[in-house]
Amino acid sequence: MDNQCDQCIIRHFSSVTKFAEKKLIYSSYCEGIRSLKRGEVLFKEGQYINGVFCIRSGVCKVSKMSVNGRNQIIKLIREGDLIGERSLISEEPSNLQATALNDIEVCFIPKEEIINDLKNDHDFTMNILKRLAVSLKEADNLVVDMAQKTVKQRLAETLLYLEKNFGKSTYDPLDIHLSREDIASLVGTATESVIRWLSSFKRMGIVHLKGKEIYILKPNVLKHLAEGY
Amino acid sequence: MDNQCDQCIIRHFSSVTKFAEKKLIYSSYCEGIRSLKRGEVLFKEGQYINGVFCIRSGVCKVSKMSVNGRNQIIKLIREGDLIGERSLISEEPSNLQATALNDIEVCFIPKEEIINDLKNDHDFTMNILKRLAVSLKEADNLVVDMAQKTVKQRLAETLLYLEKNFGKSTYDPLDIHLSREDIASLVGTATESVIRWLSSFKRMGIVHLKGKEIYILKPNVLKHLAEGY
DNA sequence: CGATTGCTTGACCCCCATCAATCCTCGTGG
DNA sequence: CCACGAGGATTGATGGGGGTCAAGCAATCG
Repeated sequence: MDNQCDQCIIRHFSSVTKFAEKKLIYSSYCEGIRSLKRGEVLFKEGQYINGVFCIRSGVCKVSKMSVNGRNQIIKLIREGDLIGERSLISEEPSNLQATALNDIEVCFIPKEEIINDLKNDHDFTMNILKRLAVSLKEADNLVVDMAQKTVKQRLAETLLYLEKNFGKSTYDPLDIHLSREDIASLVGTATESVIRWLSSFKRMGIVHLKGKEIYILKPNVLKHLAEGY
Repeated sequence: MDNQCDQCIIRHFSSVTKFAEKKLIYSSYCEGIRSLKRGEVLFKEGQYINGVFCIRSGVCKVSKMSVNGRNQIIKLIREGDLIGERSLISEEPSNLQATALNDIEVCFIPKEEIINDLKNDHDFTMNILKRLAVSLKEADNLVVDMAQKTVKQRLAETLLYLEKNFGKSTYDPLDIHLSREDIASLVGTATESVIRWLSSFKRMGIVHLKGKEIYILKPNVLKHLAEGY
């Protein structure tokens, strides 16, 4: 088990580097690997996780239910990303749900280990601190976008985001299998609206649609749309 | 100057306790006090702050411009709250603007002091960590609300939030002088919409309006509205 | 090859942003 | 003390964005 874990993460990560190298790859640390298939739930809102998950492969959506019963995807996470630190730090049950978008593999790192390292390993603590700071900035940006931008703008932005982070290359389709409903949950709108704007974008020659696949043909025009034109 | 600073914070704070007691009240730390009048800007988006501000008295709005030119208030902060930690930690210019709502007084704590303490004082670091974790949770909640709730729901929620955090007592008017426009920026809508819903709430006997003053008469009904009825 | 699930399109209507006009309030100066 | 001006609050009218319901279509799977 630890053998597998040794390889965990090691490769991907950009930001994770120090953390991953120093911690995840040695250790007692990782308590085995869990595999989930598309659609399976890693953990739910309100659940105590008692640890942190680290995505080894695949992509996860992190979402939250609103009172009206609709799901809002807060962010997507992938190989090398952590999930669960926030709740662990403020010692609360999770405020979010994590669901596999692909088949994924995750490591679990039990709470005690993390707590222990927060106490003793300053670099580790600073790394976590920086992660939270970045997440917070992103969340603030999202708040503004949700409150102020139109669905058209947000969809354009979302497509660019997806292409940048999950596209294979500029003129290739998006790499993760997102349903229209998932995209709607990212944008914060109804699936029909997503579909309508997508076909509008298609008519304008900005994207090409082939089944679920979305090919972005003119990212610069999308960027323009995202800014409100 | 330091004498004044010694009293800084000490009294209010709930969450701040440890941090405030241990740090702010001794020190070299606080580099003097700055006073701002209503409407004055503490710092702007994109500005390097090189430190952290601690609100000594008064209330500040923390906002961000969207591409369409409208302002979105992300949160309100008050005596005992810190602002600027996030940017400092990720070593970026501020992503937010802070503006005085009342006349306020703030302490400034220079970057080097903070960095130094992040290195050497574990309790301090953990305190900051927890603050960020809480802020992140709140921001996530806000994202969902903005994306999914109607203006009516969000206004109801905002009023409850204001009453809870800034009202003197249950049947008193809100304690801070917020313009309709400020409320609109909190809710993420146009000022006219705020006004219309407020007078609707008034017609329903939920609030009482007297000039700018807003008296909340039926918080429980508001709660109900916030959940979508 | 049914059946279930997801995608697409049309129709409808309400919420809300926007523009414009008026009213209110408060501070300032005559 | 009053008049006046400016900024904020309010109300009305209007149009478009986008949520919702419903029906038809494509695709996927046991």
